[in-house]
Amino acid sequence: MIDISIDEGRAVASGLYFDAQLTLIDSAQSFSWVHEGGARYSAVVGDRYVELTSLDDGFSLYPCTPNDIPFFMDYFDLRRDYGALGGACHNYPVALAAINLLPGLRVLKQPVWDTLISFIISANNNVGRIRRLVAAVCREYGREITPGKHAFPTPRQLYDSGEPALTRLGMGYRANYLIETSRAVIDGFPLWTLAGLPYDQAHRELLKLKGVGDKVADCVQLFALGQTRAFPVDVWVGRLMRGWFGMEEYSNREISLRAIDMFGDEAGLVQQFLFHCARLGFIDPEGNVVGKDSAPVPPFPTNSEQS
DNA sequence: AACCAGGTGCGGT
DNA sequence: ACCGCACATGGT
Repeated sequence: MIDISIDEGRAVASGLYFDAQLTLIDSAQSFSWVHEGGARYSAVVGDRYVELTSLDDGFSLYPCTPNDIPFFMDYFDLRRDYGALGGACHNYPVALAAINLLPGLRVLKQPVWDTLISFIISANNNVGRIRRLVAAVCREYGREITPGKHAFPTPRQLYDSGEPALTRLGMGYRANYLIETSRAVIDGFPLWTLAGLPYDQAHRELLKLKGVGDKVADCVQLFALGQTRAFPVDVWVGRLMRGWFGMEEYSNREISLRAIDMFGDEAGLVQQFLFHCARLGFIDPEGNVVGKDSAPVPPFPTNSEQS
């Protein structure tokens, strides 16, 4: 059972598996966390700067007042029993194996605007550069929360930065998408009411935004709206679903919808485990479980993507 | 120097 | 509705 206590402005969550490196850095669901070294991580989440320290049976947060607890319960998805996730896919041994291979991986529930912008930037881009671009746009246009630590720019702040400035930051052709999407939100796009819509409706609404296709929409739905059916299909997930589940002939969108039928209301959570097992090489392209020990060295930076 | 990165917009069928 | 291609940027 998860327990949370507070002592001198520090909250300690205990009684759970939490792999901070995997969840906050390697999993590429958030691009805001910084590995400060050792067991320490930091981020600005919404308008709160927070430092997280990984512990044997959970983590601690500083600063954190009693009032902050419900917020972080939601953010770290602490109300959910990840031990029950396997039940949703008992018909699929590979999926079950993936879940069991990555204890401590959780799916964060992040601020929706920040997530939308982050994943527009993520399109056809790599994780290291996504991180740098997110950091840059926060540093240049977001409010400074504590010295050197900036919040995400608001829609207005991002819009006012101007497309040429975003291009100079290195956004490439996405600079235009960011401006267009900021404009739409300023003009009343109902981003903060989407969480109350059914999955399909929210998906259709998100597709209206510039720079948002099926994959980015699903990421926003899964990582921010709490719509855990959403099953984002990128190149990794497309490849693994085709190879592990015989979906060679399926389009990405078909895979996404079929996955909801297979894994149910928490399909998106299952997706995270499949995604990382594929990336880490714990399961090979044909769907054979290799395991952590004899897995090849991953072809991407896991511990220190920086510079 | 091609090719890749948690894809999308666009114009053609 | 589906399909192919171009698209900035920086790293191998």
